[in-house]
Amino acid sequence: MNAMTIGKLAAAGRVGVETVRFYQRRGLLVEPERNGGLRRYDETDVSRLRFIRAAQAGGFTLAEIGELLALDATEDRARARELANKRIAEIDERIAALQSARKSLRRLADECAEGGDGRCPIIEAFEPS
Amino acid sequence: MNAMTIGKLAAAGRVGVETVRFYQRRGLLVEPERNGGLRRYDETDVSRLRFIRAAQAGGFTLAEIGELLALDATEDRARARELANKRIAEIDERIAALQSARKSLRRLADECAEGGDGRCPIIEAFEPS
DNA sequence: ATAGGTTCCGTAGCATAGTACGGAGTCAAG
DNA sequence: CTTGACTCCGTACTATGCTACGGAACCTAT
Repeated sequence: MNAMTIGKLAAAGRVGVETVRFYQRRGLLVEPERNGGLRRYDETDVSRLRFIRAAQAGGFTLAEIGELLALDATEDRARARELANKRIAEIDERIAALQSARKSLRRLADECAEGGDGRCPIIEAFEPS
Repeated sequence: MNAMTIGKLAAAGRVGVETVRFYQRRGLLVEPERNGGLRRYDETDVSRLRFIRAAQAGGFTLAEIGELLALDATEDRARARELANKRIAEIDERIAALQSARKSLRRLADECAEGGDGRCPIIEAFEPS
């Protein structure tokens, strides 16, 4: 069942083969034993790869993800909590910033409504209202 | 009133002088007339600079911001609306992704609660629940 | 009028996160 | 047992958004 080659692993994680190799170089994915030249991957590799992508979506950098993966093998619960809470705070900030920008864009789209004439006040739409 | 030098402009926009120069090279900020060697900036430059930072916070790339600034001078309302609506959709996606990651992190912090023993299931915390 | 802080300018370098290349080796199906 | 797809590896290149450098010119306060 150690059946996947790098191409299948990449497909399972919806990334390119080169990306997998890049993650290996970065130490985020372990290079497994090889079966006569080619490496074979299994489900745990898929999990790690998916984790990397999910964590990225949460705004973690690859360096932070590396720390999380290292942490996953240890018992340093305090550090894990710390990273999690810090990132939650950052995510909340980021969401707030996005919502503010969304409001500006909504304003822009409205003031620039269909049928109107003349220019849309793009710059003004982003000014602190 | 055309009183600011580049350093004041940068300070007013909370960016570095080099960043202002970079934006000028990118065509995002116009290089104003100069008063014997040094350029002088005014409030409209501050507005533009602040706009750039606000738009960046909303996820626009500098290239897109360049288009917005160009658009601000034209009357192409349709294009402006299109850009705004497209980015609103992208912002909504991004917010959803961040909220999903936030949930995973919340789960991680909880399962990794104070006082517990052993490792925290970091990778598992990000698996689609 | 001179010292110091700014500004000017081109060019170079950095961090992040990949993406591409090219030749050699390997594997799987027909 | 050959052919075509896939893998391996190192190295180089890309895009984005800055950030730094260094010498010359400039401006302002004393």
